[in-house]
Amino acid sequence: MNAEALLKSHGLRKTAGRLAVLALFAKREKALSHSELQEGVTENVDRVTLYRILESFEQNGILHKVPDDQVSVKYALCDHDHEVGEAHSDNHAHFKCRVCGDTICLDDSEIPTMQVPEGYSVEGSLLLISGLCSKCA
Amino acid sequence: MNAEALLKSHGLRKTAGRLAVLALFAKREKALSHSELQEGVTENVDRVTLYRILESFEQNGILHKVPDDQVSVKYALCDHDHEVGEAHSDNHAHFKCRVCGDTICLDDSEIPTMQVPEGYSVEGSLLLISGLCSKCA
DNA sequence: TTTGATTTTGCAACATTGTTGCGTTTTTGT
DNA sequence: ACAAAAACGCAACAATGTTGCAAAATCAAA
Repeated sequence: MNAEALLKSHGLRKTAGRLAVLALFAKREKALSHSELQEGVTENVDRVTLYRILESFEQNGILHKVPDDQVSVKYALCDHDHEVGEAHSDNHAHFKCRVCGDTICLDDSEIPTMQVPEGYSVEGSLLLISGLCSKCA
Repeated sequence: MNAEALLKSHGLRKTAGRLAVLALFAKREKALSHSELQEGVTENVDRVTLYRILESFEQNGILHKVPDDQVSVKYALCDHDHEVGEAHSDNHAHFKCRVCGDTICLDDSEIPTMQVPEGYSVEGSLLLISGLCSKCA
């Protein structure tokens, strides 16, 4: 589906900014950050407008958010059953409650190995489950 | 291990700020954000100092980062094999290369179901694999 | 216990990212 | 071409994160 038809099918008006964003995604086959889009887009799109374009695309299922590891993080105490100096693994999942926002470690849960494309190698992984905790259920 | 011994065992000096941070983690059994720590800590700790305390704790394996879903995100085109209006699922993992920073969708990979504590319910999940892509290997 | 090297802190200044309100412009269907 | 609705651009602001540097606190050794 071309860009114009895509917009029309979602009842979104055809504007220079939106077309430029879609064109950039068509050219680069990967996830792009807001700043990458801001720089890469040919049109001069206002920063706020770009946020709103992305928002509208996301609401219409044209784009989806991809988590980044440079995240606005929380911190948790490491499990200190091991000796000092021993290799420390944080290869476990975390759970965040949608309502209260509390985040806990699922210490017993090894993150399962995932299949990656040929030539790729895995160094770490990050798994966040979201839902309701027992307090907020 | 108590807070003082913990600091000593990592060659970190005992300061009011560090003890206050450890005390807060001991009290609240969950992951805490920078702002939650800033507010919760009894001592008056400078904002920048708190960043540095967390940094030193992380480097020494005392704390680990926990991803948050309110992340500084990237965007990727949704897979549009489905019809418009059809339910759209983004329940797949993503891969981010440590070197070039490129992030791609692992479209074929369903995120496996994880065990959560009694009384908890799962609504969504987010899995980011990091490593080297074929270009940077 | 005083001293001196080193670590840690606090402050100021700045960069980036994301949000809101509002008046203006553009798009679209009629 | 017109009017309603949608989208835009700008200004202002808030939150988050970073850097440099001088002052203060810590720790170990004399």
